[in-house]
Amino acid sequence: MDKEITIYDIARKLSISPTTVSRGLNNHPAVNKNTKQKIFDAANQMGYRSNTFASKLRKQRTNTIGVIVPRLDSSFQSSVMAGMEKVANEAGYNLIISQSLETADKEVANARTMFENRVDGLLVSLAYDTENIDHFEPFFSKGIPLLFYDRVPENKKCTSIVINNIQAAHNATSHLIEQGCKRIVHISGNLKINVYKDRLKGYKYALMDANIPIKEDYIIETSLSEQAGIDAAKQILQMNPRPDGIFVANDNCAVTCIKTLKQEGVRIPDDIAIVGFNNDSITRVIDPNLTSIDYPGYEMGEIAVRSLINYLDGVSDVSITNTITLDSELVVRESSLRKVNQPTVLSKG
Amino acid sequence: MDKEITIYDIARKLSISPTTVSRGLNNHPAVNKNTKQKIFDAANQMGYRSNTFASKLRKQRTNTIGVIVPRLDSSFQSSVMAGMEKVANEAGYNLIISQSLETADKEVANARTMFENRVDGLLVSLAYDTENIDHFEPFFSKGIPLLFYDRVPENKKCTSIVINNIQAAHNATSHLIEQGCKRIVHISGNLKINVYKDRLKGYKYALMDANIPIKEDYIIETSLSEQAGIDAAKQILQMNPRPDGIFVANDNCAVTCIKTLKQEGVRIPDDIAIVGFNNDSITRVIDPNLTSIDYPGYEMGEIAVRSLINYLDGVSDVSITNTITLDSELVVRESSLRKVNQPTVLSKG
DNA sequence: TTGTAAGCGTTATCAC
DNA sequence: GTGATAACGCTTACAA
Repeated sequence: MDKEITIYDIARKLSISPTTVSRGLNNHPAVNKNTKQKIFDAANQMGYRSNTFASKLRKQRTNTIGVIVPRLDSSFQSSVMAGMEKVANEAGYNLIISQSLETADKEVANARTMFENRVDGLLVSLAYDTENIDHFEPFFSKGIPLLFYDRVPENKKCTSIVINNIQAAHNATSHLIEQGCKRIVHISGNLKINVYKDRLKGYKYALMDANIPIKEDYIIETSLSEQAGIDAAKQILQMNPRPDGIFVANDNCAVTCIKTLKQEGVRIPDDIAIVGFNNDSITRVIDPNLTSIDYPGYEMGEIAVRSLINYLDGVSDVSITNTITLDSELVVRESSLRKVNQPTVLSKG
Repeated sequence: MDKEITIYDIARKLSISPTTVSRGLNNHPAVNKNTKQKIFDAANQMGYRSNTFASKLRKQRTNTIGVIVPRLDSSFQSSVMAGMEKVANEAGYNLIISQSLETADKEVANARTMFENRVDGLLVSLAYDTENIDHFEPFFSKGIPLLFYDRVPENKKCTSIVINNIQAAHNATSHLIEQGCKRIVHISGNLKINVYKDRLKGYKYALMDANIPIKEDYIIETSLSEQAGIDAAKQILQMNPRPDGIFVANDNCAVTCIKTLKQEGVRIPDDIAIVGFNNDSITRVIDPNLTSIDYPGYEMGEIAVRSLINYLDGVSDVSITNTITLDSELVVRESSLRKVNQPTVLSKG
């Protein structure tokens, strides 16, 4: 392992000062063009690489953004990460990524690591069982910008980026109502998490707006796993009278639900119409194709990093204090589109 | 923004030397228990956090592992990342992740950043259009361990972790042959990439072993995109005589291929049997469920990081010089399983 | 346009 | 057990 080349070595070789070398390498305007060229040439030839730690130590800025994510192996989260990485990289930032694996314990440890690593800013999507955000206190008190996305805390003081889950769920449910559904079940996720809580709200509001009474039996709280979709489907098949519409809080779960219903001879959408959430690629694989809410993950990642960097650069000091809400969109496919629209229902509206 | 607390502040407060504070915080055995306790208490109370940059600058070890990945938003790659993060985190390493977006240019830039950030080791899965690995030269010459996974260079000198693509493709193709297929098409990816090149080899070897002549027309090189599956299906429908088996180098593409064939009235697996590759979750969504090769992404990530850390810790200096090959497995589902096995074929064997 | 010198916060070395 | 001192390699006043 040969010795690392430093700016001192370059300086010695060119008989100039380390200061000038440093300035040259950083493209400081006040350095003579020739000198600069010589410096770059020498650096390349000698195999120099900047020591970012010395630089970060001196500059007190790390150009690093931390990300704490529930799971990396999720189709939604990996789109978000892709968007984040792209913007960060373009702006010269590194991303340190860690996953909480949906547990608060690991999230606490991750937050600590991020803090020790002096990230310039932190992006967080909360774990399944995170009940409070005390572990981010050091960031608040040190003034390190902290931005939550998707799974955000209830606390309104936090900057966050979300989609309007209430509105999206309202649209999804209203769509089912327009298709003539009267008995609509909602398969929800953990209701302690903001996104699922809000989707439930949107579902309820839509029913209220259509003067359809809310039945607590029609609200099934699940883990949204593949198995949960199967279980929920079985539960629905037992109901009497049988529901004629289902709004599921995620696509994966909706898919196994559909498969189970089909196996039992239920015709979709004619007997039961179904809407999912996320617009994952599986919506176009399942037969019938699944109506879903398009949820802009990649864009959310881009915006999260861009907001953070703008704040760090002092470009914007406003946006960081607010909640950014992204648009989402109902994408109608066969799973909810009945061939024959009920004119009676439509004329009622 | 209050001033950062350093070990000097703690030392001053406790009237001891910074050296002792440093030792205490690092749990050095030669420090008095009482002193240690006092140091920890003071550190907590004063809100001290270690400056990792100063430490890294001094120690010349970063506890950081770099990862360069073609795309973060891929189901396979995100499982790999998840496995990597888990092991790295447990061992006290940070992960710096960047994506090449399948271009060699970005990969070169990423490699440079990783080098400047003095990662202790680097994990790489090559971009689509990477033709050589000169940009990793600095790692070789500095003795920084470099480990390729999945998309590895042809150069045999590189340490790499792969699955046995030849064997896996051989199994897939042989399975189709056992199911009675005589005219088997292979939908391949970019043949410059090792994984696709090897899968093609496995396909050819299996045909050879069964004394089935290889037809170049039956080898379709594509981008493996969803559209590619549609296009390939159309091309196959034009062939005369019509093929009766398809081995596709990835599941996404296989799925759109199946959908297109079904639309044209082809019965699967009776008219055409199909096998994919990756065992993505969509294999269980498409109807009929897709036979595929189970490709252990999560495990690959775990092993990659574990090997690297073992090497860094001096535990193993052997494994890093070799190629690690993981097992993969053919998972048979309806898309290739013909209800009635052809006894004639079986008795021939 | 270039140089001098101080300091960022740790830790390794040597001494006691 | 503890302490003094000198690096680690870079940037930035300040000076020239």
